[in-house]
Amino acid sequence: MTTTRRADAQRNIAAILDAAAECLSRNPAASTSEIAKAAGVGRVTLYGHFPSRAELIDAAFVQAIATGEETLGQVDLTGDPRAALSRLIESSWQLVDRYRSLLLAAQEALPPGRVRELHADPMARVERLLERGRASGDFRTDLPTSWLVSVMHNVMHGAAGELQAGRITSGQAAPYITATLLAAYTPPA
Amino acid sequence: MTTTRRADAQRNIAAILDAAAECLSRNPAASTSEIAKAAGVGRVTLYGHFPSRAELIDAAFVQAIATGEETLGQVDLTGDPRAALSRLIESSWQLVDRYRSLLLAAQEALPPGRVRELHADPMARVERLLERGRASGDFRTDLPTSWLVSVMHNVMHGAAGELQAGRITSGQAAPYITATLLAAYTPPA
DNA sequence: GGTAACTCGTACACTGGTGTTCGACAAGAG
DNA sequence: CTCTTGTCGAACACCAGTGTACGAGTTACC
Repeated sequence: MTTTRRADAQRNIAAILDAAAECLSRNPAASTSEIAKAAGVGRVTLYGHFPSRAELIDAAFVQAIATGEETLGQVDLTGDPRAALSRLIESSWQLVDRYRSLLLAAQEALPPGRVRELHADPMARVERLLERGRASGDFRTDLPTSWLVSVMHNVMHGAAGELQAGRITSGQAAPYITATLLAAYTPPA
Repeated sequence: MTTTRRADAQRNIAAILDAAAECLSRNPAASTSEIAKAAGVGRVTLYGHFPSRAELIDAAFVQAIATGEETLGQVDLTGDPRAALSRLIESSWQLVDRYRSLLLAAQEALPPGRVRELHADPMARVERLLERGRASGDFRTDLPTSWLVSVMHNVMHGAAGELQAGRITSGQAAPYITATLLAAYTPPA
């Protein structure tokens, strides 16, 4: 269907998508002009490929999720659930930190629920691991899994904020998050 | 200094401040027209009292913090640190939930750091309690206090989001937050 | 080398907000 | 009762962003 696109057009689309991810990651309110300029392309060309700013952000976000999934898919989630969670956090953290403000941009430009819809895959991965740990008695079962997922999400984004504000270093983030979440998920005595 | 203000002017200022808090709590991007209308006042009158949208938000935020501090000041923080923390969470949660999107508005309208500056008092209260619990061995000391505060902040705001999205009920929020934070703050084995 | 696909810059219409100005009018203070 | 202070609506200038239209020029493809 889209194979009929000319080669330079495909290159431009890719450049625009990359520029969008980069610009929006620096400033969630980046304008289409900024993005076009960063992609080395005219603003009109951008609108030739993406009908609106919102659809551009959607596409950039979809791409970010897809590349993230590629990384996350290589994490070994077998064995001790607590160790597996540590590994998953380590990888997820990199992604959350990188795409933090792209997420912000998506949240205010896309219809409500759309962001969550696109997060379905990564969320399911976390849920599966948590469920397994709950079944084995490693993680608490007195709180719903969805809540535990949300806690993980918020702690990570909070860490990204602390890092950006210079109150923690990039080396501290992952250990702090891991220590916090492992404790939070431990079954109460 | 401002005692020279006429009575109706003072009433209008209060009405505008209240309307600002209410409108911005529904929609962080509320316009000055909306706020003026909600206050039953002309837009010009609003600008007569507040030189800019940003200063209005600042004033509304300051007021919110002040009334919040009044509530928080009545919480008993003595005795068992874990029980004290539970009480503090219960009260703080109400405030976070109510002023959630006013905070968002402030974050994007005020210069960076200003929000944190205004948060100094409530943050100091949490810090004191955490420090006391760390000294008594009730809370972990392998992570910086500032990080623990940030975790509390983020978990609460995350809960507000879950509540707004209808994924938890208002009755569940406080217990979930308490159970999560008490576990997260427990010293590791 | 011809053709269709693509790109470019400029210019334009539109939207929605901010902050100001004006002049007439109302209300509180003394 | 008077004078100052405050209020009102309407209008205006301004800005920044979005999305569209045009026409000339370029580039890949076969």
